Amino acid sequence: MLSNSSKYAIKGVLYLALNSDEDHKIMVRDIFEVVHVPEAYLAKLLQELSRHNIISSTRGPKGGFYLSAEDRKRTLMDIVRTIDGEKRVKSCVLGIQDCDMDNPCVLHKLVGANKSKFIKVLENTTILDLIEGKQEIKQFFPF
Amino acid sequence: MLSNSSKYAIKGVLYLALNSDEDHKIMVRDIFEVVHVPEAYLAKLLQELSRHNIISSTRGPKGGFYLSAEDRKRTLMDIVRTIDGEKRVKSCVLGIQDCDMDNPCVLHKLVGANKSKFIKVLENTTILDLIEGKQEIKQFFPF
DNA sequence: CATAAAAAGGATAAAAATGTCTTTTAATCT
DNA sequence: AGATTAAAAGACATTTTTATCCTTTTTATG
Ligand code: FES
Ligand code: FES
Repeated sequence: MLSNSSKYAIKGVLYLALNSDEDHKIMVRDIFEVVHVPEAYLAKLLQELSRHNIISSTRGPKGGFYLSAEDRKRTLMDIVRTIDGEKRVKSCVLGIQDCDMDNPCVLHKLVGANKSKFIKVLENTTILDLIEGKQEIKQFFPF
Repeated sequence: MLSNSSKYAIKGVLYLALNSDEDHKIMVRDIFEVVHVPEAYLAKLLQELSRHNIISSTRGPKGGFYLSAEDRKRTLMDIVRTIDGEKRVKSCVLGIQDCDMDNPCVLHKLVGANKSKFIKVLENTTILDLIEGKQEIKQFFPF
């Protein structure tokens, strides 16, 4: 479905969405325990996202990662695409081709619709969507 | 979603479903090219399935892999469970816990239903279901 | 300007998934 | 019985994913 790395990245971004903004940047050191991701690994993933302008960061004292207002409009697919590549999530249940109607596999009729829906959720759900209502942090990272 | 190995295994079993029975056993050598899976690797996967009584096999001359009538009633989940383990396919989109209502993650509301449906398809679809109508082999393995 | 803080980057390591090869076991046929 | 055939089993190799470590660069601040 999604790679571990993508899951980690999403969790990291969610934490930033709940706790950061331009004036309150956050160090990896303060995130990794809450989201249960190894510190150095999470750093790598956030750097990758920052490099692709999915999230924001500044170096130096008082620096850290954060989400700008624009960043919050990013979708889950933006994250997944950056970390896993789009191919991975869109590939057919039985192989590596893109899953399309033109050349469907035997299972497509059974699972294709589900898969499309899942992808649509990734594409249409923004970070903002996920945190509206600002629920408890605990609720976001129960594992 | 599913591991490569599971995909391979499903393709192998589908081939057996279309071409084998107790009286017509099939060697890996005659399958691997059609389903585009490395010979030795496919062999290993089929052995694993056989060991778990998901498919059947006999050694020696005239031996090979085949599906008994019983085997054809196996579900896709039987294959996936044997190769990947059930945990992998049932795990939460954001983590490794089982995906359940009691302790849902932020994304569960959005994708949980889809995932459940997908799993139900795996659990409820038998090999027999997939090959009824006995379509062209080409149609089954377009990749 | 010096210093310290923080991300960025590169090199390496460990683990898991994928893939190959060789030997052993069992069935069939002569 | 002996030779042959094919799966079973397991050792070995490669690749990808996951994870760590260490150095460099950038930046805020005293
Ligand atoms: S083509 Fe295989 S799932 Fe769509
Ligand atoms: S608990 Fe995360 S998807 Fe169901």
